[in-house]
Amino acid sequence: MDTTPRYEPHEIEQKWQRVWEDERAFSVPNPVEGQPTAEKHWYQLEMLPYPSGPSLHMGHVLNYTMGDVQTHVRRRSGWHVVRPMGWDAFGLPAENAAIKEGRHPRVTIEANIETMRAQMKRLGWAIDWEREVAAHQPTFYRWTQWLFQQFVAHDLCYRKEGPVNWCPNDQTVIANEYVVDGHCERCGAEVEIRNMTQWFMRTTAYADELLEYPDAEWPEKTTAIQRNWIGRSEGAEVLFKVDETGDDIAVFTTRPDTLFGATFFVLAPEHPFVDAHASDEAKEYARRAGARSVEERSAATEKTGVFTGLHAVNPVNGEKMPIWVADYVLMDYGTGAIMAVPAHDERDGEFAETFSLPVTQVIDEDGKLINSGRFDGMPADEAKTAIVAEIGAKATVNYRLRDWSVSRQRYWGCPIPFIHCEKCGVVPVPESDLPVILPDIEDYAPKGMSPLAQNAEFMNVTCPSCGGAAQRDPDTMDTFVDSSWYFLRYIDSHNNEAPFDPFVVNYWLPVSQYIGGIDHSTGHLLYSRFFVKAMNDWGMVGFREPFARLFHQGWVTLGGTKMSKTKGNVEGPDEIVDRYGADAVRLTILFMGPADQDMEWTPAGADGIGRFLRRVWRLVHEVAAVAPASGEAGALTRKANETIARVTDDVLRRYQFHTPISAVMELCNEISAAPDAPDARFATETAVSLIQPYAPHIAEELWGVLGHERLWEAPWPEADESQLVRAKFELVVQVNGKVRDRFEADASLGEEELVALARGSERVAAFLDGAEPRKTIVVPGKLVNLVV
RNA sequence: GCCGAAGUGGCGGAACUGGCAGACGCGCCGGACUCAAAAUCCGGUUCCCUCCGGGGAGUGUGGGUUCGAUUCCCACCUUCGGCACCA
Repeated sequence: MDTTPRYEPHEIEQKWQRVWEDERAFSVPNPVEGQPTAEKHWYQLEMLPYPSGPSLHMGHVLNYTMGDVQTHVRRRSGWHVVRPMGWDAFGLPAENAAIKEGRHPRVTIEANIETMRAQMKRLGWAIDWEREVAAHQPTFYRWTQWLFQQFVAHDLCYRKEGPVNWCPNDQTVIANEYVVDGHCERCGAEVEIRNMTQWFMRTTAYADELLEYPDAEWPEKTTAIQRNWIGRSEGAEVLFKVDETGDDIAVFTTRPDTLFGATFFVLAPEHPFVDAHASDEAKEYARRAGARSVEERSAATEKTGVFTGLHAVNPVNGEKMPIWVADYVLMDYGTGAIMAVPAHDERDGEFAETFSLPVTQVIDEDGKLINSGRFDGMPADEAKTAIVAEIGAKATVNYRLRDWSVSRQRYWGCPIPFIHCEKCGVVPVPESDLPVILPDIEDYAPKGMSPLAQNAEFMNVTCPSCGGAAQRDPDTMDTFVDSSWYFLRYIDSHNNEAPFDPFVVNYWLPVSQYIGGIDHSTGHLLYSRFFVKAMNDWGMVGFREPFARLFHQGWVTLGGTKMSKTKGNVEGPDEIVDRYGADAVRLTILFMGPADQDMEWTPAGADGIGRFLRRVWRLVHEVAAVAPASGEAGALTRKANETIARVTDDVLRRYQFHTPISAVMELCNEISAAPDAPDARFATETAVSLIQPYAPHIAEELWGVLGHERLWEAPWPEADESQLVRAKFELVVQVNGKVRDRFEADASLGEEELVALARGSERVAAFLDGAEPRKTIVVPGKLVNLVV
């Protein structure tokens, strides 16, 4: 009679989760200065979730389960692993969700955090909950404010009036990084340009360094996106004298070699020279162009423009060129003025055609200069430097990157710790008065200006400098300020004296592996690098890159589109946890395919995984009952060792999470065929041990069935190299590169013996048809190829 | 236009360093157990041909290198992602 108990995932899962919690199994102490520290340490980090919705979705499950597998394998392999969790609780998504619900953002967010934390615990992730942080807690944002003041003190954050992106729907300024095709990345509304005084982080101060990744192993894709975004281009700044006024106008060009081909000159509509000197008609055009939205302007296909009535003198040949004003020239790139070379620039060419302006070719098919006077015949590359030198222009570099605007005219964010005094100007809130608490106000709805501005109790203060009446800054910070340093706070989240102790941060960081979506490439991932570089310059941290290794999980899609709260196509883990258990959910999501590729979510995969788990359950009970305690090594021993090598390599070196599951399935299949073999018990123990990072609950339970305990802290198995060596192997024999036979051969045989063996095969002989091979190739341990 | 990634059975995918293409799983087909079903177990499952021994083709397309190419090189097609009147 079968005495195997039924596999009851929920009972087992609750049981072990309680044990781990009671034992604080995944709480990790920080090193103490002066005491010896672990040699191998690992900071496993996944991007922290927005608690803007009431539930995790399968994308989260993928992300955090991957981190969990990595965490377990590293821990059991002797690494000192820290793996914290927290909440990106401030910001627009959270506030909008609260407004929709009609509850105060803090109430909504804290309820969501409760729910999500419970879901995370139910999935059994090995998280050090004692380090938990949330961006909206004063204990956290006190230090966000403190850091903000440091950036200002180091001139890396400043106030400036200028054009900013205004989202009319969210009623706040948004950063360049979150404007997509002229629309708000969050809500899709068309973005307007407004002139406002705002705080900016000086990300451009690090533009050059942000292009390099000397200590970071990042996907090529991501570094390419960031480089693209930073948009460095080398060129020269050339001065053109205006014939009628004598003023100099600077132009940025990457092609000084084409200077002789410049036949006209164009100013952006916003260029100050237009308003100062251009014809009335040109001024009128500039006014109209400036009123058009970003989207209209970039979507325009036909070139428009107006002649200003003025001329610029080409410094290279003294020729006078008409100066036009046209909206295809942008004020915020380069100098807002260009020399137009219609023969060698597509846009200038179109403009010249539209307005019948002259075109002069100056580079021939061979890349040599023509129509360029004394430079004729010179290769274009050489001519670039030669012409720059000749006219005394200066070589410059331009970037597409703009400073990061961080003021938000919304309620639910970190208050900006500055005071505006009529006498003293902008004064920092004294450190002893931090944090500036975000008050619980009633009317927090967006209104086109900061809701805090109407709260007299919050706004009216005395100036810390002169003691006179003054006003707080009514804006809050972009939530990406919070997430630019949260990974540092995790390390020392209870510190009341400082944002963190540099000793512990320098021990754990840079982050060993960071897992998160590629959608943050030009935002969060860039801002965090900027923060760390700045903090390194101030001596706060001992490293210049926050994330040593980066991994992007693919999107989990539903109906072909990425699961997201805004799109409403979200499926959470609860239902399948109810049905199959947490272990099954964890295995299902990782078994779906390579974790860095998009995957369409279907719960159907859980059926197969459920089957696998029940099979393992029965198999372990059977082996525990029938297999001898130990015995001679045989085929199962070799298979088990091969599986150890494969799983370990996949997880630790290749960061590939789906193939280890296949490998353990294969091992189990082989054990099933001989559950009473002398080495079946060893192979079964290996299988249970190897699947533990994926399915920690069932593995723990079965480890007990096999007579052991505490698998979560058992050493990770190591492959016995001697068991990987095979005495015999399957020799593949090819004739002219095609497989014609395969049979067992002794691994000790030399090349000549293998060839003799191959030629001895009847089937091979038939294909040789009596001919003598003119070439033989032997790959030891694998194959013989006979070429006739 | 520039930059990046990817194309393998009905499906998800495997093949890591140039060496047996399709592991593992889903689905499907057949069988066992059952009054029946579920569950479970066993077998089959790239395509074409076959005298059932086997033979041929095959990893987006066309070339190339090589004894040998999913893997390397060239050209192209398709899909996805990023940037874009950026001078």
